[in-house]
Amino acid sequence: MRSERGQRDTPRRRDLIEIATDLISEIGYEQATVRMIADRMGIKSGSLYSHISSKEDVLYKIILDVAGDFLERADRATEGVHDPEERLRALCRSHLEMIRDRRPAVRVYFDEWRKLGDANQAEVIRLRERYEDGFRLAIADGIETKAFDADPQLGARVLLSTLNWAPSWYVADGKLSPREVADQLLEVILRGLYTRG
Amino acid sequence: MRSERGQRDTPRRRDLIEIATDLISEIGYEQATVRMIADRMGIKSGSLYSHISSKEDVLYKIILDVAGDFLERADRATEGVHDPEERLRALCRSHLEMIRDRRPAVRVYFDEWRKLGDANQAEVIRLRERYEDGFRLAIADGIETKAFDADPQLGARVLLSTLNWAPSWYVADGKLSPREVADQLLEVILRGLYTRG
DNA sequence: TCCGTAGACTAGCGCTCGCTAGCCTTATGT
DNA sequence: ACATAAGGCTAGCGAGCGCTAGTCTACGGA
Repeated sequence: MRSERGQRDTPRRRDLIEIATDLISEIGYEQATVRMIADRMGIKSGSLYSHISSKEDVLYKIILDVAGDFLERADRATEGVHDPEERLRALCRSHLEMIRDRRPAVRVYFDEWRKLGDANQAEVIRLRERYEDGFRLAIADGIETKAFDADPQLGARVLLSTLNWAPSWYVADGKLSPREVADQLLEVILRGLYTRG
Repeated sequence: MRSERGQRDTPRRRDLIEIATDLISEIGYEQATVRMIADRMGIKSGSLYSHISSKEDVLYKIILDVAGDFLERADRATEGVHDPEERLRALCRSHLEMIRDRRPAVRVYFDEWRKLGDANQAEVIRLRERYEDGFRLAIADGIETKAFDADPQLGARVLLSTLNWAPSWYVADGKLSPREVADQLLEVILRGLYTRG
């Protein structure tokens, strides 16, 4: 009898996910074959299926985990913070910290979510929308309570684009911390949103 | 004898490239098989190779053409324009027009360039750097001749990120022209760069 | 001591992939 | 009238893919 699927969360399964994350971030989901993942684990490809149910299942787990982590960190960073500008600052920092801490996984999240089946894709989109709404709400709040002048949609667009594109330009080389980069970024963008500084 | 490769620029070959562009933009390079491309042309997969030399060759042609078109349009849009702010405005408009006019090809350019071999990839990167330098130079110019205050790298980063991410948010539905969107965008970003408006 | 389970193994199925060889048809220019 | 060449066709090669069936071994708890 086959073991009843590898869906439980074992140490070995975590190894597998981590190895797969690195490999996929390096060469892409299609190019990363189950045989390569098995090689890096030091086992044969057939043995993988004691731990996973399919290749897409691995991708889904990786991406779902990243999406959830983005959300959790954002929630934690903004709890108790009510000023819209401070909320935005916390959200930006949190976002850049996520890139710093989990770069390969974040790459997979941004680059490969389209490869998921329709149902899984829809769930990922749902989570991303929830995440981005945090930014949009903070900006909309700023419009009401502060002197933000510009189209809120436009402001959110600029900020979220810059953050979504950040994996391409943000190098966590220790020279600039997520905090510093977030502050510089928001200085420019917030100044653009205020009518009068 | 096989015909000596399909490298010349024939109408049929242009059909093929256009069909491949649409298909790849819809489902991705790996998923788009040569058999599907042939189906859409109404021929058999083997017959494709009268027109192309390999599948990667098709991808390279698509991407190289887009990169070249971005550059040509930018050159045309900025020739004779010397004011840094006006140059930036022209560059942004040109960029958004490109997305409006050639959306599927632009998608392929942004999403699939990593799938190219190393040499082809390097050439694409070279062209992209040249293109982005146009923006960076205009911003650096603005620092010298105008009242731009912020870090020029940071400003370029925000602007280029927003433009590079634009295929995800800019819908050319006729409500807002590239000109209008570019102007709104630059209003926010330039205000952020100026010390005093 | 014995059993159940986790986790590896071997072997290979069935399929699709990019691509090629060689042939046939049709249109064109001399 | 005939040669040439463009551009289809059929058939299939060889390789790699994800995944499965069935087996074996080591170990921890009853």
